[in-house]
Amino acid sequence: METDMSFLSKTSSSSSSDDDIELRRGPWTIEEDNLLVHYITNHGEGRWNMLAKHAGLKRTGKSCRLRWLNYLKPDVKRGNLTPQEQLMILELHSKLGNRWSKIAHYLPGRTDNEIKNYWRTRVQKQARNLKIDANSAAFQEMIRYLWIPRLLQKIQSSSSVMPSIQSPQSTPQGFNIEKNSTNTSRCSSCSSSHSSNIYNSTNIMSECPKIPPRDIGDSDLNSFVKAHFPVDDNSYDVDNYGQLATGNYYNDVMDYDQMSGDQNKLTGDVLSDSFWSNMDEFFYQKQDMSHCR
DNA sequence: AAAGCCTCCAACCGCGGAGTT
DNA sequence: GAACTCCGCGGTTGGAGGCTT
Repeated sequence: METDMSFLSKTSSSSSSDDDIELRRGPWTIEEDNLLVHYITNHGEGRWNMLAKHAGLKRTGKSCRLRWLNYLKPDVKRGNLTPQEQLMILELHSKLGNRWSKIAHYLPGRTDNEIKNYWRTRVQKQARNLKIDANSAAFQEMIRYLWIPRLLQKIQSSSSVMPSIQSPQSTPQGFNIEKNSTNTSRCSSCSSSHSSNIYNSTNIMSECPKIPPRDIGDSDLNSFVKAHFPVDDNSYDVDNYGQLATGNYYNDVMDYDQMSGDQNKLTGDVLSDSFWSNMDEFFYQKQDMSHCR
């Protein structure tokens, strides 16, 4: 993939005449990738500014580091985030905030950049759909009580063998679903212990009273929402949740996604795996269930 | 078919902390 | 301890490709 070379530039960090070379910016070429990989294979990573010079790359050290860590490093995982990984991100973000590198630490093969992008493009998108601040208590509650349980359901239904959520080197402090020595877990939703852990979270679905069951009806969901979404935040909009429970809200969201006019999509392929990757699925599933009543 | 719009993600930028001189 | 350099982090941007009209 050869790219436009027109955006050559100097960086302000160049200080000596020796460094006064044209530095490349923009997408990396295959040749540059090869140079970087070859150099790091032979000499190791680190000392990025020096590495950039010695490798013959007309790039800043920062650019080389980023390219290596986010793309070229052999253990970088490619492809969509699994539901397990998404679950980890949601849980960890609730505890760590926008500390992407810290979150990435618990997801081997995933980079801080990738996680940050996921959060901005998927999670914050849902906040926009719901017209609430992604940092608001209401949205945090939405994630905790609706999104995370749905991911757990997805994990449960997609595999009878609990998947490869990587155990971190050390459990992050305050992580919501903690494995302990007696093989029980403290659940973030109800603060009680269940006989499962983050690596086998399926039991949480049936044991946690705060997680709505998969086949919850509209009236039950309404009760659930009222019971578990405390009205203690100015940005919290009770009416929105009322709409959520009655189904009107799904229409709003679908309008946003420009799908409201195609009911076939709602009951058909829209329920495919790809849709389980974000909150949209929840709304589609609810819409689908409403047809069955 | 094409124009416009949207989404996603690779890459850049600025900043602050750590290390070195 | 001041000045400088390097490194890593989080925020932001720009462009490719897909989708819609």
